[in-house]
Amino acid sequence: MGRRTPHATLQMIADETGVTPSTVSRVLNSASEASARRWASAETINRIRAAAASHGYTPNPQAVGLRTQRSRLIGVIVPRLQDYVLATIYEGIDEAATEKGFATFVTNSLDDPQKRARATETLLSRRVEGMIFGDAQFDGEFLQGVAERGMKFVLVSRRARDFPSVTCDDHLGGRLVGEHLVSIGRRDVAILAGEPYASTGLDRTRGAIDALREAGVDVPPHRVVHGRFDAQGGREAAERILDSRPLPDAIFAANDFAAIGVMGALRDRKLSIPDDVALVGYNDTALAAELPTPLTTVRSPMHEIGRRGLEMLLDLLQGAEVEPLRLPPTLVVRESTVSAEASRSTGTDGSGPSV
Amino acid sequence: MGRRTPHATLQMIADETGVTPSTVSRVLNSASEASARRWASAETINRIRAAAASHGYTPNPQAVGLRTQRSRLIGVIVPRLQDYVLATIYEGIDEAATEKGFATFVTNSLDDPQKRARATETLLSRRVEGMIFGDAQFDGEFLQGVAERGMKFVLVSRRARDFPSVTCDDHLGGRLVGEHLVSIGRRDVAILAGEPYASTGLDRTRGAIDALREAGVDVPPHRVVHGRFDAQGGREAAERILDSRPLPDAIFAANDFAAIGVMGALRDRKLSIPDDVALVGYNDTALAAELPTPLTTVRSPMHEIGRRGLEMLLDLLQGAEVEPLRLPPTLVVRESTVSAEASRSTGTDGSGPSV
DNA sequence: CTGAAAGCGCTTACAG
DNA sequence: CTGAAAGCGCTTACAG
Repeated sequence: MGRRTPHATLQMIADETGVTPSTVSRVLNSASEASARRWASAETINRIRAAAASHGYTPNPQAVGLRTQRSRLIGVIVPRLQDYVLATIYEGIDEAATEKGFATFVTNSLDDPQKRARATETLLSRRVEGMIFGDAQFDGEFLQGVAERGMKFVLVSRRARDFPSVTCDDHLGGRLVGEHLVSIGRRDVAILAGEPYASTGLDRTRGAIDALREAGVDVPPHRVVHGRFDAQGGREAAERILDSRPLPDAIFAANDFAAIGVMGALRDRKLSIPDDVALVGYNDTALAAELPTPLTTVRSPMHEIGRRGLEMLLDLLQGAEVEPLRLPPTLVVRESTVSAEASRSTGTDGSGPSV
Repeated sequence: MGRRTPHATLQMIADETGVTPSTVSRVLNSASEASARRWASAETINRIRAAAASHGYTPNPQAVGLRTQRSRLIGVIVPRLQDYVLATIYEGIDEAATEKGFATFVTNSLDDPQKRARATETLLSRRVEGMIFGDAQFDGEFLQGVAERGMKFVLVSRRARDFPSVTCDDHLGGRLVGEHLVSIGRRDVAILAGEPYASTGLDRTRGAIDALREAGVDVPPHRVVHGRFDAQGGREAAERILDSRPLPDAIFAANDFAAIGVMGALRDRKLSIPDDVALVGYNDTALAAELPTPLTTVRSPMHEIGRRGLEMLLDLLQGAEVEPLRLPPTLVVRESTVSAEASRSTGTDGSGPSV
């Protein structure tokens, strides 16, 4: 069996300093010098700290957890970590968790109900204090069950019912896209709306439709197609759109990777971007600006969503009441909707953010 | 404070069944019916199991860990989870870990020595039994220190010194690219080699150079440029290459995302792929096949690298001797090196794998 | 102010 | 075969 790295214990520090473990614990757990002085003389405090430091003492989290009934562990479930958006959100979660002294476990659910349920059980059995779901289904049925079991959780990326959540204001993001497309004269917009159970795509779609309608542009139901938020899903959905006539003059793919798939489908059909079809994505992924045709997209604060999600969960664990949080997106105009020449003449640089 | 989800304890099951916790523990920890019979009568066993099931009993891992001195926790450090390649490798690690009853913690190091050191300490303080590094620097100095402290670890993706590792056979992958470029008549190849401290890019570059040299094609030093393995890094590196004359007739970007950046740089200069410049990536990322110009690339078994890495670590923890493992890559030819017309005439479908 | 003691939830040598 | 007891490493009410 793997020999353990020798970790110092409170007892060792106590023996070395000639005090009891109680005192060592109290001193080491004191936030300030002042509060430490309630437990020991200045000199003892120094000796204890020196001994702890020399051993690289660090309290055993299993022992602390067992004693205090707090694991300082958070469980995170995402559809898939391979997805840049969710990976970024998770980075935010983990960063904030580490700062607050928590550790996280992440797993994929692949949006599969069975896997989601199993993953949740595994996390509960690990005694997480709370959970963060990035894979909420819009109906919220599964989550209802989790709530009824008394487990606290926060949703990120996708919202559902009135459960605590931190999302991008996707409806607003959709509006920004609709307004932009109208402003560049597009009148026939097709939308790749993502999976029908994810609020992200649904809200973005609704926002775009609302903005377009207000400008007198109607989006008939057959212009809205569902599919996965990845390149392959985007290509397939685009092909369905492009197989029918007339062709739209703009496509809003509610996800950057789906938009890349659309690019492929357009190229196959020798359609040019943006002259034949303007293309807009969502999320302002690192790739968007670097694509052969730089992609107009909506920047969503992914990292921030993760951070805030973790913070909201900690508030919840402390018994606070929390409100769903919608963080504002910004439109980033690039050459997939406004050609380089046109953008030069209008003063847009084609890469910076602009509302 | 967040009220805990009530978890059943051994004591509760014992009370309910009229036996001692010792017996419950022994029965529940028996692998088979037969071995359970050593501790209790068939009827008692059934009663114990029924009680445990009805409470959804699951042993408290902190208590088990404290008692057995085994946390069943593994620490994983990657350069960045946002990177599709590392995210996929991590998915493999976590999948295998879950199967074996282990849980994992992941963190980013961003290839920053300070962050890496800090993350390692945090993981050690969480009492992980072993670690997996996906961010090894080629010199292996940091890792040497970790090894000297008695912590067992395995490297994935990148190798360093003779430390246990699971990687793609990157030298072979590079060779496949070199041979392919020669076979389609390219004689002036530029290479985006990635960061100079990562074995991945170094080995791929060396492999390509070796294959090209054997075919009589020399790659002078100025044709090898270093940079980050992402779209922006690829674009910047490509610009350095394309600013000098003569232009190369092929570019091997040792990473798919870097290759996407190269595509952008080529388009800016109105250079066509593959006619002016053939382009090859590495990893066969989900995007590669769906790009406007489908990308010729080398498929590496990312998920498998993760799985095998975890398995190797468990072997190590059991005291086994292990050998570094190199998993074989395959070349996938697409239109970025062989145009659709050409591939039609040669029978290549432009998307399936082929050596 | 500080020490001795209890106890978190387990597993497992030790008795009987 | 099975129970009682010890003990993993902590924290913290309880005494003094």
